[in-house]
Order: sequence, then structure tokens, then C-alpha cells
Amino acid sequence: MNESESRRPVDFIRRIVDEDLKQKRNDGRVHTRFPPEPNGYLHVGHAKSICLNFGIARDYGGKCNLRLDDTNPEKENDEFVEAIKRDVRWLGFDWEGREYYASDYFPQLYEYATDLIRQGKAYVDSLSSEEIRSHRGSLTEPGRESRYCSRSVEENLELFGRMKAGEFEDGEHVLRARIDMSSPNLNMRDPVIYRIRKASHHRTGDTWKIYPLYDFTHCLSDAIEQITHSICTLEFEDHRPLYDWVLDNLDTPSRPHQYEFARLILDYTILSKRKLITLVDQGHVRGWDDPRMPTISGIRRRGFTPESVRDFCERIGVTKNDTRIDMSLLENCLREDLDPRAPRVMAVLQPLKVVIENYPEDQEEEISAVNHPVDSAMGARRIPFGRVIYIERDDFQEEPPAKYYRLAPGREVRLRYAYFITCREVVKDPGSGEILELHCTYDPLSRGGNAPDGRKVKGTIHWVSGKHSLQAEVRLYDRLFNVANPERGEDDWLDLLNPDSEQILTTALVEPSLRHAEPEARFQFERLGYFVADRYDWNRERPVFNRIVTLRDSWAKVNKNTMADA
RNA sequence: UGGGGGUUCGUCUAAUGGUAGGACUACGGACUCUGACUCCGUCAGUGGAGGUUCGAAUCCUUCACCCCCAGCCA
Repeated sequence: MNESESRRPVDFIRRIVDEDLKQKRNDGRVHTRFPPEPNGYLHVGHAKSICLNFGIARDYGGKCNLRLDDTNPEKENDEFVEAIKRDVRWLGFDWEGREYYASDYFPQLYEYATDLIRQGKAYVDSLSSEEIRSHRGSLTEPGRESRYCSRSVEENLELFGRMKAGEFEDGEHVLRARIDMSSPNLNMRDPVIYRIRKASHHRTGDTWKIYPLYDFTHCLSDAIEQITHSICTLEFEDHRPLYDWVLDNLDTPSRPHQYEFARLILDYTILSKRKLITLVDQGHVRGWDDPRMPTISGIRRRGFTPESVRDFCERIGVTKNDTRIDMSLLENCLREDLDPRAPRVMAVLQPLKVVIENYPEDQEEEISAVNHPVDSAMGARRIPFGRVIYIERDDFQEEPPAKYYRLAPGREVRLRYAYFITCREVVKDPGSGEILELHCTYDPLSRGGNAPDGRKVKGTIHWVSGKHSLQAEVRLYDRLFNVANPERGEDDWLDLLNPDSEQILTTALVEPSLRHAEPEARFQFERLGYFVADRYDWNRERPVFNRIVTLRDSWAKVNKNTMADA
């Protein structure tokens, strides 16, 4: 743990844990769980929950279970289960074999339900779903009791048994908890706790014809697993009375408590599972792991590190406030993580040919370059240099604006690690006026990047050798949406997608050392940003890199401000 | 309109009756063979109104605004 981490204040949930420990509750145990439903991929919002739950277990010497909350057979499947496990592991957390499924508890849950029936605290209702809804009342009006609410224990037991046996069709009956139809809390108006669903479940197959609902399942799963602190998001706060009601009315192995925190909201993206599914299903992105997606697998493919995601989750804190986090915080965490450990390398995204007129035709040489400007332990490499090189198109301007200190006609700049060059001639396409190439001269005495006469140049630009560089595909990513809060409206959110969120460059050139990159290896392309060799598409014949994040660019700001002033 | 939460710099987040602090962003500067990194600095906040108190972000009263809830989803 570094200094900033040790100084970080404890959140309100950890304070509750502190107090529980002090009061010697739960026999001094701390046991949490991360309970995703396997109906989609995990996203950064889940990462916050994962870091909280596993983090508390780690900090207090406790345990954290992975529990797949699979009570809805129509939406869940094994692909999602596998993806969830992979993502949690990638984030760096370990459930130490405690991989549980709510579906494993179906038999016990059924027994608990019959217990409730025997106590007269649950009944089989035969109203249609529409009738149940209309009986529920509204925010301001109390609900009305169902005409089936006073069936005898025997009749309820018999009907529930027949529901389980598959004697009824979907929707014919439900099991409801008998609580209070006039409660101001809608969740307490005799909530449905079991429904008939003749669907095949990804784990239990066709064994069950009835499935328990969340409110009944979750608290009991927690109790069965002896969870001490059941941490969930704010929208379940209203459900806590029901969570408590179920546990207080049943004889369970333990008595967990639920605590709620505010879910993460990130600018310029969406974290609603339903909408993420839409993006994937309608093909607005290339899949769950598209580098633009806020999914864990998406940001992994984008090149984010698990360390940076964990750091981010710690920095945003845990409170009950409605929060909306700047993308810049995540980017900052990433840059901070990558800067000290990403090897530097040169690549040219938009190549502009440069011929060094006074460099001998048949000559070539190797220039030494350090792999990291600060950390010499990362070593050095040799980069080929020759008469024809390529530089970034942005690094040349025919009519340079004020404070532009890159290449321009007559100007001298340094080629990083190599020589000073001076632009002598601009060769253009006579028709279009497009700049085709530059003719420059170099100063042989400036080899290595310094002139013996002590003369200085303001600009240093990156380059690659024309003869030796590798062609690469570089994928540039930008925010998925054009507005900070695309979730604000309901209907038009797809119209707010950023059409330029992905830009694929197929003619980029990278230095030859990159031939030996491995998928998921991260580099800093000097002066450009951090890039990762694509996890799936990279190969030696066709190097593919994703831009993870750009470097901070104060020139872009100066330039933008100057333009704005003009 | 019922119930449940919430409100501290632009954004997160501390301060739990005793100097409103940190991070991100923004802006300015130093340094620089990356307009990077690093370093230094600047701007900037307690939703409003009353009250209690020597002293209030914190306690009380009241008002305002924001979020969640009427699935046989989770």
C-alpha cells in the first residue's frame, strides 16, 4: 500500500464494519459477496462494487464470495458466467473457490417458502399480473387485498406443491408474502416471491417450473452463505425492509444486514445493462469487448490496466451521493500507472515522407534510444535510420502559427535520438496542392541529438525509417457518446452516439522493434499516447494497436485557445 | 401528492462543535532530446433562510432542489 492509499479516508461502509467489529458482532467475522446476475457482461460500475466487496474482505482479513444471482432462467446463460469470472480475475480478485449460485439454493429456498406458508405468512395468489398490478395501488393510494389472500395453509401448500410439479402454466399462480397491502413502501405490499416459469435454466435445466424472485432469494442466499455485510446499490434501499422481513420471519443460519451505496455514473458513456445489450445486439459496437465499451472486457481490450481501474475505484470513494465522474479521472489513473512502466517507442500515425538530401543514398545506421527517459533499468534499443524517413503530418506546417516549434520551411528541429534536420523544400502535388514529401538536410555532427556547437532547437519530433519501419493498423478511440449524460433522456439516447468514436488507420508506420510485441503489451508511442497490441487481432504479419489514451497535450490547448482568440 | 435517499470548489471526496483540506479538471510558471513526465503556483466550495453556541459544513427549525420506488427483472 502506498502513501496516498494509506492516507485515504475510510468510507461509511468500512466505518460500519469497524463498529461491528468493535461491538464483536458476527463473531468478529467479515464476509461479503459480489452477486452479479449472469445476464450480461460486467462494466466499470461493477468494478466499483467488486473493489468494495473484495476490498473490504481483504482489508479486514475476511472473505468475499462470488455469487451468480441466477433466478431468471430466461435471461441468464453460461457465456455470461464465464465472462464474469474472467473479468473479476482480471481485475485482480480471487473468490478462493467460493463460487456460488443462487440456483444451488433452489431446494432450500423452496423449503423456506413452505415455511412461510405454514406460518400463514405467504399465500398463493391466482390473480393475473394485470390484476396484481391494479391491486397494488399507487404511490399515493394503498393497495387492495387479493380475493385469494385468505386461502388456508393446506390449500396454499397444495397449490404451491402443484406449481412446483408443473401442473400450471406460466402466470396462472404466484406465491406472495403476506405483509401489508397498505404499506407506503410498495415493496411491502404482498410482494410476489415465486412465479411459474417453464423455461430451461442454464444450470438446473428443466428441474424447476417455479423460480424465486430477487427479494426472496437474495437475503436468504446471504444468510445461507453467512454473509455479514450485504452491500448493494441505492435503488435497493427501499427493499431493505423486505430483506429484513424475510430474514426475521424465517429460521436462517445467520442474520446478514444490507447496506447501500451510490452506483457509479461515468461521463460520456452508459452503464445501464439494458442499454449495453442494445449497443451489442444492434451492432453499434463490435461486441461486448469493443474497446469503446465501458465493460470490463472492453476496457481491457482498450488497454487499460487492472491496477488503474482499481486505483480509480478507490479514488472515487464510496458514498450515498449521486455522483457523476469525469472521464479525466480514469484517464489520469491510467497515465499515472503507465508512465513509469510503459516502454517508449516511436510510431508515425499519419506519415509524411522526408528525404534527407545530404544523407548518402546507400547509407544506413543504427541509432541508440533509451526505452524509458527516467528508468534506465528498462534499457535501450537500436533504431535504424536512413535517407528516407517518415514523420507525423502534424509535425510540419507550411505556415506555422505562433509558438509552433515543429518543422516548417527553413526551420531546424531535432529528430528524436537522431539528428537535427532543416526543411529545405516542400514537394506538392501540382493538382491538389497536397504536400507529398519534404526535402531536408541533416547536420551529421548532431548525431545522437545534440550539436557540438551547443546550438539549440526548440522542437523534437518522432520519426521512423522509411526502409525499416513496419506498416501497422492503429485504432484510435474516443468517447462513445457526444454528450456527458446520454442516459438523461430515454428514447433518443442512440442518437447521441459519437459517430467518430472509432477511427482506424491502416497506413501507420511503427519502428521495427515492435515486431516482437505480444498481444496486450502496452507502449508509449512517443509524443502520441499509450497504445496496446490488440488482444485478439495483433499478429506479426499484421500488427494492430489500440490507442488507450493520448498523452496530455498542452500544445493542443494553446493551439485551440489561439484559434478561438483569432 | 405517499415512501425511501441525497445536497461541501467545475467534478469526486475529507473535516463528525474548534484554521473548510486533498485529488481530478482548468489556468499560469519552471524544467525538458516526448509541447510527455516532474516540480511550483493560481482560481474555485459548505443549496437558501432563521435559530442554538464563545464558536456551526457539523446541532435545531424551515424552505428549495436532485435521485429512487407502482416487473410474475435484478
